[in-house]
Amino acid sequence: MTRLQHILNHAEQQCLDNGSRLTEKRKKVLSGLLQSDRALSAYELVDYCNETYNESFAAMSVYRILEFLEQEQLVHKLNLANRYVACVHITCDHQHEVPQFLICTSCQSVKEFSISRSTMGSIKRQVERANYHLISEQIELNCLCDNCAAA
Amino acid sequence: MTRLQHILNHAEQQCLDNGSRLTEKRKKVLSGLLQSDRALSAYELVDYCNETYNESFAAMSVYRILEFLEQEQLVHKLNLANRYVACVHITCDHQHEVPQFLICTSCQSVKEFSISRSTMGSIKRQVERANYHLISEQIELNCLCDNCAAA
DNA sequence: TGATTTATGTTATAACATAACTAATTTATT
DNA sequence: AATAAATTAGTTATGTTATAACATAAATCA
Repeated sequence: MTRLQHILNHAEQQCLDNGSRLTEKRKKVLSGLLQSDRALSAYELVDYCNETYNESFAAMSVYRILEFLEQEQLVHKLNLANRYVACVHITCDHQHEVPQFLICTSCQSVKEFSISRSTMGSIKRQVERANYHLISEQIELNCLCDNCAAA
Repeated sequence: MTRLQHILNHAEQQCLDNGSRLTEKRKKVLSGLLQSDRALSAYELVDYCNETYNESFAAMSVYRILEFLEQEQLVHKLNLANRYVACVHITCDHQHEVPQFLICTSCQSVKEFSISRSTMGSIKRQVERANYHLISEQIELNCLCDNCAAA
């Protein structure tokens, strides 16, 4: 069984456990993200699906599917880039932490990483001190990757 | 002299010092942001200018003007919200630090604040450890303000 | 003054996103 | 199995954000 098949099966089971369904269309969109090394826009996924599966995906459907996949924590949306990525912890069974993202503004590569608990705690405290309350620990940072920085 | 006039004069002088010009149009866009208690989109600024000054601002012009104001560090762009705000340090003469923003996702209010140097340093180190390099320390955090959290 | 740079106008279009309604499919119930 | 209910997907229209490309006007400088 391919790595991709393994992940899809895992994701499907997880959806079933949550009382939801990973339909064929949803699998195809998720596959697109899983096979990409960079974040994709909804419209890039439309094109990917249409070309790869020789089907006609409506943009609207892809938006809905991405919304579903996000709810299931199978993908993440990067607001900074208006793009989506598959969650790197997609096959972990434990509840994973809120991810942070490093986005290379030159080559668009995206790395999912984690700010340490203690740093995240400091941020939270400083936010509270300003009388605001974090509603998401997802943080997206504008970066250059090693390669692009070298060039 | 009103507070607004004072800020505009200061900003104008600062532009002159930098060899650039704060034209009438640019002043009007900046005024819009200065007089707003929340972040505005480019198109909201178009409407604001057209209504307030009974002129016809093209969206394209406003985008260009916002780009200019950003270069002069008179305003900041919030990528997370696709909105713009006037810099709260606009009349400070010292070089101010890169700002971070708390964005209330309920009432859209925006607070410019600063993550402590040490916390920012931690973040930077963790990013470097992932072989990425921060190109901007501007961080935007999804929050609820005290008021909205209470409601 | 004439040349050059800078700023603005104008039009077109790309890119991202949501609303509202319809049709098809799947699931549950009898 | 037949039907009702719920879910998923299709479709069209439209809203929102942003940029490209080229023309014109205004300010600055030589």
